[in-house]
Amino acid sequence: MVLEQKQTLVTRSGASRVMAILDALASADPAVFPDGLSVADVARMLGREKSVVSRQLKSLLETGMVARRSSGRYELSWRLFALAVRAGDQRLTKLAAPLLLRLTETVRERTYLSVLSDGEVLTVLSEGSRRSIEAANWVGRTVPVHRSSSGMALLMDYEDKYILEMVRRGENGVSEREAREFLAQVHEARRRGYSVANRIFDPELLGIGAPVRDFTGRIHAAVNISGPAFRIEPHIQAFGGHLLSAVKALQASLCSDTRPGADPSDL
Amino acid sequence: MVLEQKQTLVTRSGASRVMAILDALASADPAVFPDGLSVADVARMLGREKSVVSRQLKSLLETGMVARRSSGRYELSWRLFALAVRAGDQRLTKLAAPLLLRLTETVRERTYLSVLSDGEVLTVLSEGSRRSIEAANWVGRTVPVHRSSSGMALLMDYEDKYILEMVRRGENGVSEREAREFLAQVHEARRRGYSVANRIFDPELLGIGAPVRDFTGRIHAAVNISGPAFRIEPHIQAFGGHLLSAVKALQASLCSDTRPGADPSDL
DNA sequence: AAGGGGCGGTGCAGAAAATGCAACGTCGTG
DNA sequence: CACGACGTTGCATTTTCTGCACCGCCCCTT
Repeated sequence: MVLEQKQTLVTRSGASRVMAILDALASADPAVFPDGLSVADVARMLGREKSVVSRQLKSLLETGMVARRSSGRYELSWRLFALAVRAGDQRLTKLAAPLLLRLTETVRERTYLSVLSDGEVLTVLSEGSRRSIEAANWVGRTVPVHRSSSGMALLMDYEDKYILEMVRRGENGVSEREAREFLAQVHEARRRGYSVANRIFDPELLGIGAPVRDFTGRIHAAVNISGPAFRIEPHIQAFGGHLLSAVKALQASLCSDTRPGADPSDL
Repeated sequence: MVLEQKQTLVTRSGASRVMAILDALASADPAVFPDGLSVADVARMLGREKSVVSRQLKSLLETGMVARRSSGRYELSWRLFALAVRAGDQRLTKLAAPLLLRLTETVRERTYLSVLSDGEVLTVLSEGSRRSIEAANWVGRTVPVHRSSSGMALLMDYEDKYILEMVRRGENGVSEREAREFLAQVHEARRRGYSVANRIFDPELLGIGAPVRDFTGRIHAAVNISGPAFRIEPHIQAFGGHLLSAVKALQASLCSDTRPGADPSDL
């Protein structure tokens, strides 16, 4: 797909030479090259001398950016993966903060970013609505999974059996009816894309949550809106929409290109 | 063979220069550098000329690997994350995730998937037990080979000589006694099929690990269970059994899934 | 306002890479 | 066994990078 005129711009800087090779390794369809790329493969893709590619790959190998399979072919190494994971955690809260702020401005209710921790929902970030009546700031606190919209969002990808077990285990006072109700809510959330906890945590509170996926596609966190039920109830759909676009923006800024079919030649 | 030894701290090849900068950006403590790193920060970390770092960062900026915040400071950018999605063995992580989940469900301790990377054990995936006391999530981090059950599992197929060499190279503080003890543990692991690291990484931790082999029989990764020694110790055999069947299932799915390019379009 | 210090960035000559060609050993395959 | 493809290396040339000095900028202090 991308094999065309690379040599025009590619030879500028050292970093972009490195990137060209990494890009080639990354963009190789694993179905076509299930075992990595050979020196010659990369050389053909980039239209360069195989000797050059050989030496560059050797260099990249020493730095740990690429790995060599037993077949002698090259692939992107785990080290790159580790790099991204480490940096990804930092990025989440950093990038989420302004988005929470914007979301709060839109819906005028308190918004939260939370993660799953020890089987409970841990709030890591929150932005207040500056209205006199609003949900409380729960940063640093945990909430049982089954009592919040974030919990529903965080569990969206798990299997039903697992969700039920998790809910039951979370707190000893969970009735079977409650658990099944929660599960039904999760199912609805999957359909809609966002979860709704209407007077579940508190008879006066209504929460709307959506999952945030990291670059691996796993649900890493959840964003939710929470506030007085009487005020939010009429706007559930609208708020859900806002929430979804906020999360989408967050994911985009976390990693703008995770679609495997996407052509990374947008530079 | 590499004829020359690394004589200086300063890096030799262009690729490792790039990697050094990315490493610096990734490993910066977000508490200390909440807004990315400045040119001078990176230059100090790497002990290099700021002019060099400035030019390299500019180059990396053009490739999209790093981004510049409004403050002028640098941070890792989407390009790296886009690369990281394709790094490592995507098939492995994807297929392992549900299996880790199931295993965790069974043993109620944190489970890990790790690979050998640069002579260290890199945790690639982890699933928490949702108990209040459990081992920590180490995804993206590395652990010395000789201090974990995964390390034992990953090295199971190597020859003794090589294992010892690897252990000694891993960390300079490895005593001869420790190394031989590790080797003995690996031998036991071969016999049993799974490895046990009882209070080795940490005086309170116990890990049980098993190797994951691809269809050629080569060890590609390791799955391990880790948690408080007092809780796991009575169930080592049972957990080992569960671990082995989980790994067996994972290996089966690795072989049967013929669609390596299956796309993670779940974003 | 002036000075000091840290910052990011640039010009330049010398130093140190990468480059491309040719050649070599090594695999499989026909 | 010859053939072609592959990965790798030696070498002269070219290109790039390096380190130093220096500049303009901003912020803080005096």
